[in-house]
Amino acid sequence: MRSVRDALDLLGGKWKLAIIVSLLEGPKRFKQLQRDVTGITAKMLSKELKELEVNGLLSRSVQADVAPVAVTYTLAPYGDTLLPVIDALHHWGSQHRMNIMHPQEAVAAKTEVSEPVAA
Amino acid sequence: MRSVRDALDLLGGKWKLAIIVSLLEGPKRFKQLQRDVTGITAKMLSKELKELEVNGLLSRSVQADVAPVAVTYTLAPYGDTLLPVIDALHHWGSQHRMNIMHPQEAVAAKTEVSEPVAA
DNA sequence: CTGTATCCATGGAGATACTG
DNA sequence: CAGTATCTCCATGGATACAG
Repeated sequence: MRSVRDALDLLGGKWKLAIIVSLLEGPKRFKQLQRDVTGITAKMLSKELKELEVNGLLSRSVQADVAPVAVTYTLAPYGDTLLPVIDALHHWGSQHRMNIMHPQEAVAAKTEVSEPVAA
Repeated sequence: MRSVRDALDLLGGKWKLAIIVSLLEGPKRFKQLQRDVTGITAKMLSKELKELEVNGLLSRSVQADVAPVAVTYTLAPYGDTLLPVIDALHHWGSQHRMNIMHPQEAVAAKTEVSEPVAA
């Protein structure tokens, strides 16, 4: 259970997963991420990136020798290990949506339906 | 990404997973759950249980014909479908802990270490 | 561009007391 | 036992302005 909480604390926020998923496409810069992750503010993005960096999921590299300084965020190779987690969440999430919206279709095979659905 | 968020919204709270994990052992009553899930207050437990019920993950049954009414919470069969998710989180969570505490051991196989660890 | 600092609204969540 | 109601504190997070 403790491991589960660790993972959840790290990924459970509102933005972390979105950022990671975005970075799965490749390295991005700050502004680019802010465009990708719809709705996030600079403050939040900055904070989240810091946390992800501390946790070793991504690395931050500064290129100071260009006009307006350029900062690039790259998902650590280790960040890829999150794929199974993301996949599990994705899989279950879509299943769940079906269960809530169309319970009889979704679980028809495994539960006893008192009356078959007419339509 | 939307499915991922759905799953996260449902499981991301502070207590939901703990409650579910506890209920994996079998049906429990309110007080029993409150003892199991360390630190949770009655208010939170009540709220979380309600949400989980709405989402169809557990069912609530009242036995009114006993002295102090007895309420039992049972994980829906569908709740078992969360096992892969829990497992993925657990697996990654424990891996992550290692990566943070002992980076060289954990990723030694897949990253180029500039200098082999002496010890 | 890449952030940080400040202000502020909202809601999450604990403590406590109370009800059926 | 199984909750609900109320009060309150505090963290999260948005908006905005500012800085390197």
